[in-house]
Amino acid sequence: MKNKIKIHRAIHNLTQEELANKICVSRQTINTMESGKYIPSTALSLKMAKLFGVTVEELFQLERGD
Amino acid sequence: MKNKIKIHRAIHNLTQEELANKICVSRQTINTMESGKYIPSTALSLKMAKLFGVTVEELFQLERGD
DNA sequence: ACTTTATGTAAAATATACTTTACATAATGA
DNA sequence: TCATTATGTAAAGTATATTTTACATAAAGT
Repeated sequence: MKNKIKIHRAIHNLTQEELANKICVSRQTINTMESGKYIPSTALSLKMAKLFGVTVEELFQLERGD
Repeated sequence: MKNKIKIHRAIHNLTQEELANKICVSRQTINTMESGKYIPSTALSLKMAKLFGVTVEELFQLERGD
């Protein structure tokens, strides 16, 4: 799974902590998600996509292997 | 989280087991997901949405509270 | 009546998401 | 130079997703 969280966070000019607060998770969840260390729940990806005004598909992309 | 898995599964005329095989999870994962007992990973929802030819947003909807 | 197919459900085990706490670093401004 | 802000990272703990196995039921066909 690749993701564009960092990009959309930059577009919206949010720190990791601000984004974390907006979707009610810890900063580390954002940090580790951003660096692709785990795959978030559908609830989280829906919340982020909604916040950024994009689809989940725009924010997260499957790679061969997952 | 509400979902429309059962509906799209019906549209594509797949049993729970067939769907499970197609996205490489157990039948119980489909069954419990369908009945809303837990929120799947983003990888799973992306795979299902792709298979059904819809967006994750069409397949899963946030409710107040999650 | 019997078998098969699809589904619901449940309990125990395992894998993984997510939290909390903490420390390190680089950049910025007082 | 000191304090602050944003980020990276890591370890331990908790919550939850997912698997495996198993049993029950209803529907459909023989």
